[in-house]
Amino acid sequence: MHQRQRKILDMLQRGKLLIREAAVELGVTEMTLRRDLKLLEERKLILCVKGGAIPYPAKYEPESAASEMTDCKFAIANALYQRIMPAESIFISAGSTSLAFAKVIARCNRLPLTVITNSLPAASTLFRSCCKVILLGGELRSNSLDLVGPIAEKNLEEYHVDWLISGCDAALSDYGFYTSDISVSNLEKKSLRIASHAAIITDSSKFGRRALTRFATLDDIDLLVTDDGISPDDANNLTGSGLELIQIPAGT
Amino acid sequence: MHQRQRKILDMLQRGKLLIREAAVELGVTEMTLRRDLKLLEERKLILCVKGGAIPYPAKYEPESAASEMTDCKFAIANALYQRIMPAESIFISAGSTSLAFAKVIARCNRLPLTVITNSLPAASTLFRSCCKVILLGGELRSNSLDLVGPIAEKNLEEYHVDWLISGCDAALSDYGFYTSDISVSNLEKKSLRIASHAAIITDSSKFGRRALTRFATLDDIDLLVTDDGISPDDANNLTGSGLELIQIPAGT
DNA sequence: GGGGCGAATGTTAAAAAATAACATTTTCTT
DNA sequence: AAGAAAATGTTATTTTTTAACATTCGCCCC
Repeated sequence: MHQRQRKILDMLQRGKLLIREAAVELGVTEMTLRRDLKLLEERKLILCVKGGAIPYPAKYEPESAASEMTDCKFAIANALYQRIMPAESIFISAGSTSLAFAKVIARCNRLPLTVITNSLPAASTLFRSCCKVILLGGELRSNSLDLVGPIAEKNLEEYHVDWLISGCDAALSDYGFYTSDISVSNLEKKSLRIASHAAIITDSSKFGRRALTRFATLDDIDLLVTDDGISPDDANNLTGSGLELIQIPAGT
Repeated sequence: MHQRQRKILDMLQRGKLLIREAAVELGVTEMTLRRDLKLLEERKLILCVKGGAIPYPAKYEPESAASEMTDCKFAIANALYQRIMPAESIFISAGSTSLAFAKVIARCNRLPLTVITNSLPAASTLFRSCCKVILLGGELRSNSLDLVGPIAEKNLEEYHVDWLISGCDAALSDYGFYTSDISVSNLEKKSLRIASHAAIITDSSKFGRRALTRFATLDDIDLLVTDDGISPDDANNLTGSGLELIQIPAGT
């Protein structure tokens, strides 16, 4: 890496950098500095703001998460939030749907819940809120930013929660809920055991599909929140097995 | 809050917003939108970048950290990095000095170390790097963004590291190293036990002072990296007790 | 109901910043 | 040392931002 670019990063460590000032300090043209900044931005080392640059904000969200935050997901998360308010402690699993739920909690920021999670995005969403946040330990997976593995599972045993909140990758209305990741599945299974109640929030597109492993049967789940895109048959199957079904009208 | 501003925040959930596009979508002038964005930026809800805005990047650093990232700290961290390269696994404790060290590791990004830490800032600095990151579990303290407490300490027992890297709040050259936080101290003591070697990095201003609790004696520490601002007496005391002392010239 | 006040929004012109295209210098290779 | 390639500088153009002022809208009070 270039000597000058290294210096730019150094200057940024202590805050923001103004192009006009930094150009003279570095003894180069603004144009040259801009070119450096552009390169550094492409490498996600800095973020260009108007007139200058700041250190790249450590995003605690997988690349995919932002694009998956549809209005529908928030509507579903909101509906669950209404139901779950009286809870004192909840476990929020990793995944974009449960992250939406964490964001709803943070935005409302009304009740001092205790939130246990293995998701860094969720923890970072909530750490400024009035909730107490407990993070499971373990190996940090860099693409999903969650903590899984034996340590995470073992830590889970230390806790009991009123609610487990989870998403899923696939669901069959007569069989249960799937995830495509075996480590996640193991953790989900364990978390079901420490929770008094379990809720799954998912959009209806997940129904009628399978994924790698089933982590919960219908009996395991107390509450399912989804949109109104599932078939009447599916809805019957679900309610028939005793779980409560909440369907959000798609237009909400 | 204004209806429109709320909508702006919603639009941002899914990524960035372009002023030109969003203005038509919201049915207002660019000027009006700009004024909204300015207000939202003042409230640290968004960050304006050229031509648009992004969600406010959640800072995974205590407020104080940025201002404490002096050149001196980086020089010290760099010196330690040179020494520690052959290590395979290291524990990085919480604190602004060890965060500087994490940043050095991330910036160089050369060796695939295994890094265990109880510091979210450190974890977030390193998760994109070639290092494997392991996070201790426990309660997340919202001001320092670190994990402490019995769970964190218990997790620590699962690991062994080649190096412990820590800062300190105060130091006496004939007695040892202090921190002003009892939870941190407990964790530090435990981490000393799982490490083959221990290094402390600190600027010289910490010398000659005490803080709440001593977490390490001179014997516990193998390597001390600091600047050249400590007295000859202090230097003698330190080297006399068998630890290796590295002093960085202040001008570096 | 209308006058008037203040907030919100819109309009326009000027300033600042970013971009693009091209010129010049430096660096490296052979 | 020549030539090519990379880096930097220069200039002109476009885009974005700001500032200043005009207009509209909503609201309160008489």
